[in-house]
Amino acid sequence: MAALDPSEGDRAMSPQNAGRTARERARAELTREIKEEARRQLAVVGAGGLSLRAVARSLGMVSSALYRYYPSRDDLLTALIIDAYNAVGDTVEAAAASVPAADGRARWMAVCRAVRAWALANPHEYALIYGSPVPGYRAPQVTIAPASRMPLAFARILASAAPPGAAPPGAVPPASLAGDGPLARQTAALAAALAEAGAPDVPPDALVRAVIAWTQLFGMLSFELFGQFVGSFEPADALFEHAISQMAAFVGLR
Amino acid sequence: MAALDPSEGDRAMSPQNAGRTARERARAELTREIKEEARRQLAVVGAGGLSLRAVARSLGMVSSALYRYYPSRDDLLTALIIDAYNAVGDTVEAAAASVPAADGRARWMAVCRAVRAWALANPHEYALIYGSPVPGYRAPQVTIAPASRMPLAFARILASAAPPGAAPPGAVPPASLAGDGPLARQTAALAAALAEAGAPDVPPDALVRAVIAWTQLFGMLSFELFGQFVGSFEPADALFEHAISQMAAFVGLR
DNA sequence: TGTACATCAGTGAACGCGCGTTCACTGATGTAC
DNA sequence: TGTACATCAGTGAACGCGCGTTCACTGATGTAC
Repeated sequence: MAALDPSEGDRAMSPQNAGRTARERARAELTREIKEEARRQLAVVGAGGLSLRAVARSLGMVSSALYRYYPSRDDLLTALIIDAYNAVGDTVEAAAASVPAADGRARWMAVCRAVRAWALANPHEYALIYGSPVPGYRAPQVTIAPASRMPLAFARILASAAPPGAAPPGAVPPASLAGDGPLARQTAALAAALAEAGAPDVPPDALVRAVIAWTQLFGMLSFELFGQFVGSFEPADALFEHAISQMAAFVGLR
Repeated sequence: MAALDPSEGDRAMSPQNAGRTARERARAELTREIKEEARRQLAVVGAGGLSLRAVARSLGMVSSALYRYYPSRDDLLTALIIDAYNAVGDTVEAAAASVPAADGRARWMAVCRAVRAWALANPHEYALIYGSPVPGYRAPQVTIAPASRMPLAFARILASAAPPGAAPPGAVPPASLAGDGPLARQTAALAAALAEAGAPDVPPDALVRAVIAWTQLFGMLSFELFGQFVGSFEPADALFEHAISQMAAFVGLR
């Protein structure tokens, strides 16, 4: 065991792997394995049906042993939710990074495709975070930060590509964005929050259009995943490509 | 009891109420009451947690008695799903009828607002039909017809208001709709199905735009209801009004 | 109109199952001297 | 390096609960003569 090798003694503070006792290693590994098994079960029974006993059974443990790793069923669920948000966040950030920042339209399309690919590959994790809430479960504060990674990435695309102030063709004069109406105030607050989180400035009109396009994307994904397209736009590949292209134009990305 | 009144004997064939025995009346009433109690519980425990025993308990019956009315839990769930789809259908059709057919834009806005009002008033029924599928439950064929009432109503608005062939301003040339690509074929099939269901002709470009707007609407509603807007666009009234107005323009309704 | 029989609603007990969580315990791993 | 003690992972039994569904039954309602 590496931890018993004296030559590694000076890495004792490394959080990665070295310098940890066998116990610590085993604990980290099992914590991960429990979560993975729970994720596997999620795909079969859904979030509401996730059972600690079933997870323990699959791992060859006794159910009470899980309480050494997660204090309750809801905490395990929270861990899964955080992981799912982070998986979307990773996906979206990687997709954005794979396309030059200047080509906003291509970036938008790449990110949309990446989200869809992830959702199709992980439908139950998608449902866990974007579907109906799990009854009786209240998402704790810790889920907020991972949840905001994806919208933040969308905002960054917009900010680095949309020419500030350029109204897209055919824009309805955003009367509801003028003055200090509720939408104008909410949008300003959101823009400020985004700026604080590291995204550059986005004009309010573009921001609201992005939110609309963003909800369109997820509405379309939910319809595809939850079966509202059966018998019409299934498979939805062609509709999806068309829609994200149209929405890119709607947002003002060219 | 009216059924025992000989003066009503000639209404014996009326399916409404007269001429039915006390047994038949009681059965119809209880069938409805069970469904209503189940709907009430849905709002507390969600679809996955709906329990026949709990419903029976609330009605002061023994759980086995419910099997005289619904052969299984899933059949009760199916009844709730059909009711929910019909409630949306009623809502949408009534909203559409309340605005002159010629004013397509106003009709569109009225229908969107009506759907939102229904969803906010009945969040768990919304989740039941547009949220994540209930694990282990497979929706039977009978749900298809009620489910299609709402999209059909949207199509009718479009057909009776969109000037055929008029491309909305700022339209991206629908290259993916040309020829016989997958999207063109799916759209043509959908248009044919709509025509058969009674909706007049809609040009393919407008139809696809309507589908995009339609998914936007439901994406926005799901985000609002399932909590993705907390801390930004909540309350979502202003965003909603703005979005459906923008989408009306996107679809080509003026 | 009155009686005999058939239908059906609702009961209560039971089957067999699963769940989350607690708790006293054992044995292995880690730490301090 | 070796020993004594502390920490911690995992066990197995238990508590108290809930679930869907079946089944033989009783008593009320409906129907045919």
